[in-house]
Order: sequence, then structure tokens, then C-alpha cells
Amino acid sequence: MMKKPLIVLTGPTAVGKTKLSIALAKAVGGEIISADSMQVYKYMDIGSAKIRPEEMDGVPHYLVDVLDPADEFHIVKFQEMAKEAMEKIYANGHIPILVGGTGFYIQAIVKDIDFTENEENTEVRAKWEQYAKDFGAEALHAELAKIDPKSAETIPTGNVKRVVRALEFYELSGKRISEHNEEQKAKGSPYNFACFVLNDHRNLLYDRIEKRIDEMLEEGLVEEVQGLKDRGFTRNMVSMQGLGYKEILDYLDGTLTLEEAVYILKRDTRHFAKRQLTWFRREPEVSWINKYEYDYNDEKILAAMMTVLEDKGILGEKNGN
RNA sequence: GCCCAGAUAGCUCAGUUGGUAGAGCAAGGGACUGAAAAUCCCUGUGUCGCUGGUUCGAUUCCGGCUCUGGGCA
Repeated sequence: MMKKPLIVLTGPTAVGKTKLSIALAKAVGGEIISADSMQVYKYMDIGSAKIRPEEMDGVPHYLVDVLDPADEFHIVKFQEMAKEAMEKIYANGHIPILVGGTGFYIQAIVKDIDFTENEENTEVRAKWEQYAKDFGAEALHAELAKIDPKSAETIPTGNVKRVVRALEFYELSGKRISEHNEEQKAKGSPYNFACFVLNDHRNLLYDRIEKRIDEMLEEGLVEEVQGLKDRGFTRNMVSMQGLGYKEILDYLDGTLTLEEAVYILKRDTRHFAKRQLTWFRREPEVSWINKYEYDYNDEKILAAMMTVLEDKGILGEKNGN
């Protein structure tokens, strides 16, 4: 059976993915699935740089504006929802386009990573978190070394979050997470896919990030966060840990001045963009689209993308319809 | 005009009882498989303001100059 087509458009925050995604979808007859951990949430429009309905220009979007900020969202849920959306898009005779900056989420789809090993169990996780608090990160790490030495070697002692997950994984599934990871890494993709990473010179990207944050503030980011606070959403929720939300929340709570909050927000968004690029760099099968190589011209960029899609035969099936 | 305090990494500063220097932040690199806009790891040479002097040797001591704070007139 022929592999189904899949297009991915990613890149660091604020490079211009959203704008390009619409042009791409129109050129290819695609429908968009957001691979973004914050744009899924309702009421979080400004801070998540969510696409506005009028910007969609008729292109169907999935996984945007569908969850309540109090809802849990994580990679497994994302994968489920995204796959469901893909089925609909294929049924429509269209090509799914995954658009977003979360490399981990994209990989979960492209490689179809298997997360079915165990059910989520907050008790086990809470137990190990408490263990770390009581006895320290080193003691926790020592526990991991007992059952999964390989993971213990790879995961730094200080990264309590990942040590806890490794311990949790073993306790719930009886398997070592290091083995699970190796299996999943070895997998090929079930899709005929192309993954584009949109990028620009680092300093220009940083300029754009800062400018965009200033614009968010002008558009009413503070008011948006105040509104979320009024609705009872709190910082312990995953949604409120998003960039722009946690910092403004600190300001509203009086922990920071607005100036400090904005400084931290800009800085942490820069750090985030850098981390995103680190992730994409190690992905072997991606096509880098450096905007400066195309004179910042969307038509040229689109033409380059179309060439890749044709070479990979991704548009072939659609034309056959 | 006079007095005092500064002038050291992109920024804020520490330090060298004279043997050419180090923290935090920024910046850069990396990891990541059920919190990922999260979590974590690694990376510090710069005319020590300029200019004379003392000295084997000055960023460190002395003089002058420039600039920046603050004070007195």
C-alpha cells in the first residue's frame, strides 16, 4: 500500500510559519493541523499568536481553539487528535499540513511514535516527585540507576522531570524507557512526508520576537491574561505555563513589574527559539528554508517548497484524484 | 572651579598584599519519546579608560589627562 502524503511546516517561533502555511495550503489543496501546545487552548489568542479566523482564508484548521485552559494537553493527546484530523483530511481527498513549532509533537506524528505502553497514572508520578523532594535529586537518580542504568547514564541528575518519567515508565509498563526509546527511534515513517523548517538569520529572528511581543502588549496581552485569571485559571495548569502567560501572571500577582515581566518574556522566548532550532538541526530528513536565500519573497519560497514536494511525489496522489 | 567615588567580558560587578583576571545575566552549543512555549546539561582572553613614572615585571603603586556619578561652591 502506498504511503499517505504529509506535509510539515515548522521553524522557530515568530519566523512566519502561519502566513506561509495559508499560501502553502492553497497551492497544494491542503488542510492545516496545528502542532502547537498553546494554540489549542481557547481564550489564549494574543499570547499564543493564534491565527485569526479571517487569516485562515477558508483553509480548514484543526487543533486550534478546541480545549479549555484547564484541560490537560500532552503529546499523547496531541497525537490522538492529530491522527483523527488526518483521517478526516484524507477522507476529503486533501493533504494534511502539520504547522507548528513543537518538534516533539511533529515527530510523534511523522514517526508515529508508540505511546500506548502505559496509561497515565498521576499517583506513581506524584510518588516519585515526592521522593525527589524528600531525598533529593541524587537519591532519585540512584533509584533510576538501579532499574535502568542506561537511562541513568543519559539523563542528567538535575533533570528531575525526566528522571521521574523514566521511573514512572518502568513502574507502569515493566519496561525500561531507554529500550522503548531505542525501538521508537529505529522506526521509519509510515508517511510519504516532507518537512520544511523555515528559518532566518538569528539576529533578525530575535528582532522579530521582540517586536512581536511589543505588538502583543499593544493588542492587550495583559488584559487577556487578566481575563484568564478572572476565569479562575491558575499557574499550575499546563496552559498557564506558556510563554507570555506565566510572566504576565507574575506581573498581575505583583511579583514582577511590567518592565521585568516583559524583559523575561522576551529573553525566554529567545531561548525557546534557540531550543527549537537545536531540535530541528538533529532531524535528518528536513528541508531548511532560509528566508534570506529567497529574498524574503513568499512566492520564491513557495516555489522551492513545491519543487521538493514534486520530487518526493507527495502531490502525485492528489493529482490522481 | 574644588572635593570624593568610579572607569575590568555585550551588561551589572568582583578581584589581583605588583607575576596580564572571574561570577551572575546576556550570547553560543547540546539533550529531549505521556508537562515540550516544559525540563535539564556544557561553554568565560578581555588593549583590566588613556598616558607618563617607579619596578626585572603594573590592570594592581604614584603623577597627569579624559569620561561618568555624587557632593561643595
